[in-house]
Amino acid sequence: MSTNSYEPSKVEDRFYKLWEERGYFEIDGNKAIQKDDKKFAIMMPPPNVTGSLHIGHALTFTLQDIITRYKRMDGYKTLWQPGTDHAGIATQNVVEKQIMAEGKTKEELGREEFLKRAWKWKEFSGNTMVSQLRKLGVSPAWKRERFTMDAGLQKSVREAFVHLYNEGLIIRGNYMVNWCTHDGALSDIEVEYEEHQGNFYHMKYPFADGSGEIIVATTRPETYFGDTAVMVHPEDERYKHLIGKKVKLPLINREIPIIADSYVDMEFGTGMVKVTPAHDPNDYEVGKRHDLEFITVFDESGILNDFAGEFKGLERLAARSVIVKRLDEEGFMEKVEEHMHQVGHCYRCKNVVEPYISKQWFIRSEIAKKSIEKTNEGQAKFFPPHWINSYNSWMGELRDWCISRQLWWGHQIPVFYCSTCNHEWASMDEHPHECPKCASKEFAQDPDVLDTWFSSALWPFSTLGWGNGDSEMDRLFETDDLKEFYPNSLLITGFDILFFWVARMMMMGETFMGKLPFEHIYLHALVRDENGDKMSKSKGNVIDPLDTINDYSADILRFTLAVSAAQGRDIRMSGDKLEQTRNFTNKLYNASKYLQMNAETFPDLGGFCLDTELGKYMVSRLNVATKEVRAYLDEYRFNDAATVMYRFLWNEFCDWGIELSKADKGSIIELGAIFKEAMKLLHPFMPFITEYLYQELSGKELEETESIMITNFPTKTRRREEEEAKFEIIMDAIVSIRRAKVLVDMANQKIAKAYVKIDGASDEAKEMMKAYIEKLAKVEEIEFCNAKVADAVSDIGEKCEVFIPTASIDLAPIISRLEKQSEKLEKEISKLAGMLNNERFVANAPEDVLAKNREALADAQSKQEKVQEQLNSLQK
RNA sequence: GCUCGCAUAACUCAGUUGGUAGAGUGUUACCUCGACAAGGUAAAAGUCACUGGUUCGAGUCCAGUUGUGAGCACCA
Repeated sequence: MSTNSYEPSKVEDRFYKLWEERGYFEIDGNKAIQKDDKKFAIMMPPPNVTGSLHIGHALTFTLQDIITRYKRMDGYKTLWQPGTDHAGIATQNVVEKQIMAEGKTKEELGREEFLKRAWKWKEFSGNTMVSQLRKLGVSPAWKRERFTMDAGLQKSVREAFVHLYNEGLIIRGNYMVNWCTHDGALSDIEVEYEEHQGNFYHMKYPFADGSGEIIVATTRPETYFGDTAVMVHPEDERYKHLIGKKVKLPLINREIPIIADSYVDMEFGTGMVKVTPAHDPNDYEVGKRHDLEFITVFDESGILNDFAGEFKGLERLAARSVIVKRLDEEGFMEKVEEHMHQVGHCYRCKNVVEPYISKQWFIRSEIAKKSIEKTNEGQAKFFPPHWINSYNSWMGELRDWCISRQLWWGHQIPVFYCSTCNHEWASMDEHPHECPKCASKEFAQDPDVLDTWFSSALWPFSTLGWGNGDSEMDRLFETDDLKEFYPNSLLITGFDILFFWVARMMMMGETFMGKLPFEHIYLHALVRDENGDKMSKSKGNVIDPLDTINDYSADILRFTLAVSAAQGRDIRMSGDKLEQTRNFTNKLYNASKYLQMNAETFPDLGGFCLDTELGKYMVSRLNVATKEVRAYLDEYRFNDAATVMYRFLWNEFCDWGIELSKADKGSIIELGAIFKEAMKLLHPFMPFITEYLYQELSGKELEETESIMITNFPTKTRRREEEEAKFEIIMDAIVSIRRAKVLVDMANQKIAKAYVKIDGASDEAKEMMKAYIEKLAKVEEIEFCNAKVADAVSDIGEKCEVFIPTASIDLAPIISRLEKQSEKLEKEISKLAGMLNNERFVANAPEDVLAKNREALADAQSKQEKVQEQLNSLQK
C-alpha cells in the first residue's frame, strides 16, 4: 500500500466500471458458482425517470443491493431488474413549465409535438438517476434496464388493458371522481387530506312563498348554484313540517325542494343541509336516491359557468370571497363561523381537489379479491409482519380505481370510438386500420392516458417479457424469464407506497399470472434528519446522498444506512453516524496495513490447514459471525447483520486477533486469510473497500483477476469450543491484570511480575497462554499459581484470579473497589438463591435453566469468597 | 372514530420462541507502547413510561393508563 489512508474516490469508479463491463451484475454474472435450482429475483421499484437520487432512494437501493449481492455470492442465479418510471403527472408538469417559459401552451404545440418534447426531456434527464445510482455501487442487471413506456412495456400495458376490458373488469362511466382543476382525475389515494382552518357559512334560503327563511350551513358557499334540494332528517321535529316546501336560492332565485333523508346528522350544523349532487360525494348519492337534478357549476378548470349567474367566469376558489361578500350585502348571510376541517389536495400540485362528475375509466374492485385471499393464506409474507393489517384494511375497503388521466404523457388508453357506427373497442393494435364492426376509417382513440401506477402494477412480470411480443427477446429479457423469476423472491420498498404500488402489483400479478408476484415483501421506513424531522426541501434539512458519497464514500453511506435499518423503525441520519462508519473503514484499512507489514500476500481461507491456536480461535469467531450474518440477512434484519460485522471485525478481530498475534507472529498469515474471508461477509454492505482490501491482501489488481463479488459467500459456521474456552481465559487474565495495574497506577507501564491463578487448566494449556498474557498485559513474566499470593494486589476475573506483588502502595482505593464488587455480588447471590430456594421454580423451570442458575450461583459465591478473602487480607 | 407503531444508560438505538440488561456516541482516568489519536486501556452510568395480571421467573406475554408518531375514515 502506497498511501497513508484508504482513498475511496480512487477505487470506487474504477471497480464499478470493471464489474459492470464484466457482466457480473447480469443473471449469469456468477455462473461459475451458481448452484442448480437456486434462483433469486427482485425488482427495482422504478424511480421517476426525471427525478434525482435522494436519501430514500439511497436506503431502498442499498438494502436491495445487499440482498442481491448476498444471494449472488451464495450461488443463486440472480436477477435484480432495473428500470425507470415515466411518472405521468410529474413529468408532464415539468415539460409544461418548460413550454410555458417559452411563452407557449401545450395546446398551441399540439399533442404530437408535446410528446416529442417530453421524450426529449426524458432522454436528457433520464440518465441522471441511473448514473447516480451507479455511484451508490448497486448491482442490478443493467443490460435489462427498462422504462415503463418502452416499446415492449407499451405492448404489455395494452395487452393487460384489452384483457381486462374484454372481461368487463375495466369499465367507463360518469361518476364522481377526485378532480384536480390542474391535473384532472385522480384516484382516491392521490388525494391528500390536510387540516384546514376554514369557515362555516350560514346562508339564508327564503321560502318560495315568502313565508320566511331557513338557514343552511356550508364550507363551500360557491357550490350553492348547484344546489337542487335542501334536506332534513325525516325524524327531525324542528323541520318535519317543512318537508315538501320550496325555497329559493339567493340571488339566482331558482326554486328547490326541501326533502327528507336520514343521511342528515340532526346534531350537526343547523340540521339543514344543502344538496349539491354534482359537487359532493354524499350529495351525489342523495341526488341519485331522490332523482334530483345534477347541476355542474364550474368547468374542468374550475371556472364558474352560466349557473353561477353574475359570477360566471370567476375561478371557484377566488370566487368564494366575492360571492360571500355579495350574499352578505344582500342579507343572505346569517353568520360566518370558523371551522376546522379536512381539505383534499392534489398529491402532485397541492391544488384543492374537487369532487366532480366526469366520464372516466375504472378498474373494478373485484379484481383484488383473489390477491387478498392468497395473501392471507400466507402466500406472500410481509416484513415486518404487521403491514398485512394495513394491506388488508385498505384492500377490504377498496373502491373502483380510476385509471384515466387527462394527460398526454403516458400510455394512451387503447380504446377507439367509431363515429360511423358508434362502436367502441379496445385494441391491441396501436394503430388499427378500420372499425372492426363497420370497417369505417372514421374513428378516434380515447385521448386520455392511464394512471402511471397501471403500468408499474405490471412491473414484476411485464419486465420478464409478459405481453411484450418478441421484439426485444434475448436482449431485455429471455424466453424462460417468466418461468425462472416469477413469482419474484422479494420486494423491497418504502411503506409509503404500499397502497399505490404494492397492492396494485398484488392484484395485477394474481390476475394475469395466477400467482402473487412476491414471496417476501420488505417494507422499510423513512430516513429522517438527526433531529428526527422529515427531510424536505423547504426545511432545508435534506441530506443529498451524492454529497455524502463525495464527502465520505458510497461504502460509508451504505453501511450507515444498513446498520440503522431496524425493521419498522425510522432512520435518523446524522454526521455522527457517518463518522462512526468512517472510523470503521479506517480501522479495516489499518488492520489490513498491519497484516501486510508482516507478509506480502495471504491465501484464501479453505485452501490450507489452520495450525496456530490463535488462527483456530479467530476462525471459530468468524464462523459465529458467518452464522449470524446469514441468519439476519435471511430475515432482512440489516441492522443486526451489519452490527455483527462491526463487532466481529473491530471488537474481535482487531482488538483481540491482531493484538494477540503480536505474541505469535506465525498466526498472521492465518489471520490474513480470515480477514479476507470476513471481507466476503462484509462485501454486500461495503462492496468497494472489501474488494480493495481483498485484492490488496491477495497481492492482486482487480484488472487481472476475478472480483470478490463472485466468490462464494462464507458458509462455514462450526464453532471450536475448545479454542474459544482457552482464549476466553487468556482474555480474562489480560483484562484482570490490566485492571489490577490501573489500581496501582501502573496502567500503561510494563511490570516485572504477575501471578495468575486458573483452576482447571492443564499445564500445557497454561504454557500456551503465557506468551499472549505477557505481551498484552505487559508483564515481564507470568507465573501460574494455585493459591492466593501474599502481599499482592489482586483482581478477580470471570475465569481467573491475578496477583500483582506490591511492596508499598496505597490500598484505600483498592479496598473501596472490592467493597463495591462485593455488594454487587451479594445482590446477585440473593437473587439467584431466592430463585433456587423457591420450590416452584425448581419444580417448573427446565433443567438447563436450573443448571445454568446453579452454576451462576456457585460462581458468584466463589467470587464473593475470594473478594472477601482479599478484603480481609488487605484490611489487616 | 378505527387501525398500527413507539416509550430501555446523558444522547441515538439494539434486545428474534419469557431464563442474572447490550452497542455506538458522550463522560471520567490513564496512554503518542512500530496497524490505526478517525486510535488504545480501564471505569462510571439503567425502578427497561406507569398500573395491574399471567408465570417459579416479565424489558419480553395479557389488560389498562399516560405520552408520542403514522395510516385510514368522517365531517353539510
